[in-house]
Amino acid sequence: MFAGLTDKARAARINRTLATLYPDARCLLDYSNALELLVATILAAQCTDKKVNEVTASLFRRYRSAADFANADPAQLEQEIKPTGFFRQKAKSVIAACRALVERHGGRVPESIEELTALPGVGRKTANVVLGNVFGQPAIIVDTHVLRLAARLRLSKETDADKVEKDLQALLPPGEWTAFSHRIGFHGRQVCFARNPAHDRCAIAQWCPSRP
DNA sequence: ATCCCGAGGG
DNA sequence: CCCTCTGGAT
Repeated sequence: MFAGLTDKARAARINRTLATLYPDARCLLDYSNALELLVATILAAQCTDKKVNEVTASLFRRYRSAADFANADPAQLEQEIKPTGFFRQKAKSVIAACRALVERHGGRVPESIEELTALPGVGRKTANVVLGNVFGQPAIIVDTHVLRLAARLRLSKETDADKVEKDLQALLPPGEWTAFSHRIGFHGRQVCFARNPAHDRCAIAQWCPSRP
């Protein structure tokens, strides 16, 4: 309870306000199909979406199918994705995940959270990005921004991303999950910075226990 | 020094 | 729970 509201009512007001503030909130990774978004999201770990897009612009011209990535030369793929950081791990994950796509799913990207997270290098965050953005399934995407803002807004007391995901699911209707995630992401990047949050120009400060 | 649309291993 | 993997931006 904060500001005389239940957490659910407060979450609803926060969501509504952010929806007005960021009517165009969406995934900012460039992609044209599920496979491209899956790969882009693997590359997005601890990296800005802008940097990922710079890399994938040429990458997706060279690799067009799961089989293409599955058969990639690891050393070459490492060089191609180097600017995104963690390039050895990510190259390994992309190749292993795509190999699993070819072997288990006929080269297609599966549409369930269980099958997605069973892919090497694919956790709940990556799986939810794909489910929410290309398969139209309700998905709370707990990235660094959602994790940080959920804590500051006290929409969850948990620090574990999976538990925060559950808490947020309980506070919002499924139809809002994906859009809410993007709105929080936008607000995290533009106002509620990791280091010095701009409380003075924050549209949801009245519902935020962390404001000065 | 800290952060960026994380995941896996110990 | 912790740690590592990576490098560029701020």
